[in-house]
Amino acid sequence: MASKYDRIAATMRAQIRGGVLKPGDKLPPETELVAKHHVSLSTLRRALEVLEAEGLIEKRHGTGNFVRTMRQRINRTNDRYQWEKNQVWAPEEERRSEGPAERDTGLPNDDFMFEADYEDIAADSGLAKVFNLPEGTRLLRRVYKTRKRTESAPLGIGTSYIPCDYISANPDLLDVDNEPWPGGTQHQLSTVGIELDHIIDEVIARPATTDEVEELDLTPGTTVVCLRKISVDTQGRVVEVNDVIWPGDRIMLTYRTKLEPWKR
Amino acid sequence: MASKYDRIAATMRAQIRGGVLKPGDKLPPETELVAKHHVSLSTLRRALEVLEAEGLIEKRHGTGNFVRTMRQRINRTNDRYQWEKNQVWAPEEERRSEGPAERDTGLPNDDFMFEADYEDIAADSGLAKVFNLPEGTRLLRRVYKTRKRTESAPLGIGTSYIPCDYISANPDLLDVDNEPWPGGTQHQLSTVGIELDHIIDEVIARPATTDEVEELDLTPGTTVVCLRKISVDTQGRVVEVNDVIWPGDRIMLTYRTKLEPWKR
DNA sequence: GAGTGGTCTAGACCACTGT
DNA sequence: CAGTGGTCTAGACCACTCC
Repeated sequence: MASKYDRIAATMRAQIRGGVLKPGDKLPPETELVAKHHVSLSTLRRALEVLEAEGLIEKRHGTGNFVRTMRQRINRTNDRYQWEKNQVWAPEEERRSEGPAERDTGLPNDDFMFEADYEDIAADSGLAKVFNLPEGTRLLRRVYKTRKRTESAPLGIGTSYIPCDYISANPDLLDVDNEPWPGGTQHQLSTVGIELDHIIDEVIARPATTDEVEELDLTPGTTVVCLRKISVDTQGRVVEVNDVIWPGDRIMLTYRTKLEPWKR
Repeated sequence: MASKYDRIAATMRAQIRGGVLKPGDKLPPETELVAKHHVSLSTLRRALEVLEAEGLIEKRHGTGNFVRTMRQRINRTNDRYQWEKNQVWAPEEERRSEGPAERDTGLPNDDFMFEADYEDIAADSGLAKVFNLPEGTRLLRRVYKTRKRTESAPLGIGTSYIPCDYISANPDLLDVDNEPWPGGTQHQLSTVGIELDHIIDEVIARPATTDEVEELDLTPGTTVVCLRKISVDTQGRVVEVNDVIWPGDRIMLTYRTKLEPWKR
């Protein structure tokens, strides 16, 4: 803990936190820092790796090392769930006015695009358990990618599962060409008579897999936030499971829990 | 991306995911892996760093490298908020039966200890804004550390802020010696006539700071989950702000959002 | 003390980014 | 092409763990 690279990292960390180095600033070339700190290149680079892992600097191959500017976090609120439910009986034009990107992520629609992909799959043991249905049950899987118009990599990847039996009464729901469906998933479910009673969100953070590093254009070793949204209808059935993944530094989740008044 | 260390990491990653190497297994010594893959020690160690960042292996100085066994995540549910509110008017003995560690984290009390520390501080600009009170307002700050009895490092660190003015009517609340207070924060607030209307949780994930690495005994570069719990009373005042920090791999947050029935 | 991982060096050569 | 970061090597020596 009193290693050379630790001391160098501490020095530079203090400079960044103290404002000597400001967000966006370019650090001196590594060769220069080597001379300044009287260490070998590898040792210096080790120090920079520490700072990178802490999210304080960003390395750009061929360009330089930079003090990181904090990226704006998208705020996703559970208020949307009730709002979306209310929208179900709103006129179609009103439903259309909401962008599609937010359908399952609950993100604001400004500047967002999304892509969808439908597939028919068999429930594995994990999904079967969540739905409380037999393994092998046919599920409609929809993969969404939300993307800011100004960015190349998607902001988030969502995967929605719905048991085919629950929605087969309306063949339109099985057809990807009907995307984007105005009004979101709750409206889609309403066309087959399904009303949601409550939604359960399970949130975890974990290191990104190599696939996710690829798809979301992350630095290896960074973490993602995973949300599993479980929709339960008024009959107590789990009617949809939606797994969403975001880069950990791009998202904030907000949950409002209303409390019942005291009964004394 | 086709570097030697990437290929080695990919090979070993496949072995772990494929079950050739099982959780808890000791990897061959680094010198042995060097011979097997015909690379230098530094290159091999680079590959291991990648796997460590992905959470797949764990390095133990002087002992060896091991396939990581997934630690059980603690599940924290927002159901607790209503439950805690109901407890306020329960008899004291019933309130006492709940352990103190869960008071603000919402964690189960089995095998948990906690430590508290009280201090009187002035609100900085950030806190002043959340409370909607002037900068410099006196706040009671309470720092909690929850710790599993079987572990040395704390599981989580909580910091609670309450404006002193709101609770000065009951001097007991300002006294650390009254900890643990049976029934949790909502009961404490009830002694000065404060009833909560709703609670807002803001959840983010970010790399641990050096302080947090120290306090929570983390590997540098890992991430923490930060929860800001904002309690709003029936008068619309923010009466408590509680920041809690957990190691990212130890926690799952669960939120139940109840939906109102359709009114057609 | 044997075994194992952690730090550090000096230097070669490759790869990316911009002018 | 100049500037800058990324990969890789061979080898010395230190630090931790456990018997």
